[in-house]
Formats: sequence, C-alpha cells, structure tokens
Amino acid sequence: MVRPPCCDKLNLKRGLWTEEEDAKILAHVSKHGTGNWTAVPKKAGLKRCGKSCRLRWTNYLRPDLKHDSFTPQEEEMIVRLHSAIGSRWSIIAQQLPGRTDNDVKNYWNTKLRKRLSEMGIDPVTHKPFSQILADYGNIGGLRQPGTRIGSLNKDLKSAVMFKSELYQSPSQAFQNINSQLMPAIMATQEASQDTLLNYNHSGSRSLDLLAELQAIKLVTEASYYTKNKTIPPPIIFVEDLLSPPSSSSSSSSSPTCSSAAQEKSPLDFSWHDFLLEDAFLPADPHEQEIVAENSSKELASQKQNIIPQSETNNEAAIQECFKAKGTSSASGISFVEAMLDQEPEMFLDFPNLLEESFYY
DNA sequence: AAGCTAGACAACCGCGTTCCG
DNA sequence: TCGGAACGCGGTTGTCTAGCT
Repeated sequence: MVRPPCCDKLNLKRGLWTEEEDAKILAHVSKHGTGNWTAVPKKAGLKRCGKSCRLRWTNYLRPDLKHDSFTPQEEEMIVRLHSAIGSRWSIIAQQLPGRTDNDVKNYWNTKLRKRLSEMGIDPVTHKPFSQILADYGNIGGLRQPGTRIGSLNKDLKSAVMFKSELYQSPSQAFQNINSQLMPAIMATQEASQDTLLNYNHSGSRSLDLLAELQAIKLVTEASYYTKNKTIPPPIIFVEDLLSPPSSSSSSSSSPTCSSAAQEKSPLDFSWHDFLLEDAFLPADPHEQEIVAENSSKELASQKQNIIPQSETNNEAAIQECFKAKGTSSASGISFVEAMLDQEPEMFLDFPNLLEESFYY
C-alpha cells in the first residue's frame, strides 16, 4: 500500500495537538484562510502533515463548531437521517450546524447505536431485531404486499414540490425541508429495503431505486444550499422528463398531516412509530399466509395508487412524533430516553417474536 | 492507592474522487 | 487525455479520563 508522501517524511509529529500548535493553525488561517493544506505546515511552522492540519481545523478549530453536547433535536435528526441514508456522515453533519462528520460519527458509534440496540432495534436497518429474525424466516416466501408504491409516489410528490419551491424561494424551501423532504427520504428508504426481499417485483424495484436516488439528490441539494447559501446547479429529475412541476405546485406544498396524527398530543407517540412498516406484519403465521394469497390482488391495487388509511396514518404519525421531539426536549428528556420509557409497551406488542425468535 | 475497564472523543489510515498542470 | 497532487469521506485506532473493584 502506497502511503501519502507527507506520511513518509520523517520527523512529522503525530498524536494529540498542543495549544501552541492550535494557535499556529489559527494564526495561519486567520491570515491566509483555508486551502492548500499541504503548504500550511511549512508556512505555519508546524511539524505535521497537511492532512493532519486540515483535520485539526475542520474537526476542532473551526470557529463555527459547537463543542457542547448533542441536543435531543440533533439526536433525532441523526437517527432519522441514518435511517434514511445510512452512514453518510458528511451529509448528516451538514444538516446539523456546528457539527462535523466526525462528531456525528462518534456520537452515533458511542451512544445512539447502543441505545437503539438496547431498545431491541437494529441500528443498521432500524427494524426490531425480532422482525429481522422473522424476516429471515420468511425469505423465499411472499411478504405482505407492499402498499408503498402509492405512498412513495405521494412522498416523492412532496419532494418534487420542494424542488420546485427551491428554485423559486430557496429560504422558504429549506424551511420546509423537515416536514417535506424527510418523509420522502424515509419512504424511499423503506422502499429500498423492501426491494431486497421483493426482488421479483421488477417494476417496483426500478422505481424504488430511482426514488432513493432522488432522495439522496435532494439531501445533497439541501447540503449545498446550507453550505453555500446559493441554489445548487440544476439537477435533472425523472419528474422533469415526465412532467415538469408547475409554478402553482409550490403553493400547495405545505405539509399535510392526517387527523389521526394531529389528534396526538406532542408526547403521545409510540416507540413503534419509529419502526419501518414491516413491523406491522401479522405476527400470526396463518395470517401471513392469508396475506400472501391476496398479494396479487393487492398488487393490482397498487397500480391504482390506493393507499390504505392505516399506512397514511402511520406516516403522518411518524412526522408528528418527530415534531413532538421538540416538546420532549423542553422537558429535558431525550427522545431516545422517551422511547426507552416505552420499552414495556414494546415487549407487550411483540411477545411472541421476542420470546421465540431469539432462540434460533 | 493501584489496577482495571468502559466510555468518549481526537486523530489516523486507506481509498475514492476531484483538481490541475 | 493523462498522471500526480490534493481533498474528502468513512472506518478504525489511540489516548485520556472517570468510575469501579
């Protein structure tokens, strides 16, 4: 393995930085700005490689960085984004002002991942462990016929509206990002995960992958705007090729919530609101068989974009739950802790799965 | 008080991508 | 167009510290 030239040089200091070294970096950056990091050590009088200097600046010395602990809102955002796009730490960090990708990554690895595991939720898939084991048992069989395509279209519509709004009023568009973009990302993540097991449904599979790419593009655009305060270069959307969004679409882009979700009080959320839809598979194997037998009929329903009310409520409930986080944080309870409080309910909801699956 | 352990976080490493001559 | 340098990212390792025995 060829190491970077800077690392081959002898007499380069490694390890923790001293206050004196920090001062040299700060003095250099204040005078010359950032950029050309390979020249920084020589100009600043440091025996470090440029890469190390850049890391020290971006992860610690930058004046816009926060050094206090993560807020519940930030926890929520990390969990949501990780659920949607995985370990894309730089993208996640760009949604959290004052946080670096290293901060987010460390916080995830040391706290959030562990807490989710303690809740019985797989931090990788964001599904309950019991459900994952149950899914393994169901591989080869038909799963609950997805109603996600219709849901996906609905959420993608929100995402497209966001995009249309972006080019007309960027500030307003990004103010609405939480309420519009995130549900779309979560829906696409659901779809992409579903794709793994619904591989034979080739038609929906291609749509799922496109949808996921669209979501990632939107996140990237959001990151670009946050960083540069300008509209990113145009991105060609699939929807552009099919039917360009009309100017009137932006006026109807306000988030919509079902009445069921709106009826919830801010703290009245359930731990399973944060699970992916598969958690609502019938626990009874016999019921699953019935569901499988009806799959072809329901697949036909998907083409007509018929969205069951239960799912609509679920999506709205998830949005509402995330809004509720602000209230829970005001009381000093992190949302993870709040969900931990509901652990008994979780065990009550999945008694069979929890008891049986872990004996495999 | 000394040793051990786990948690937190800073820093490094390797690799892919982008930039530039 | 190509190749090397620079940059950025995600995974991993190292170091410090607090708590426990």
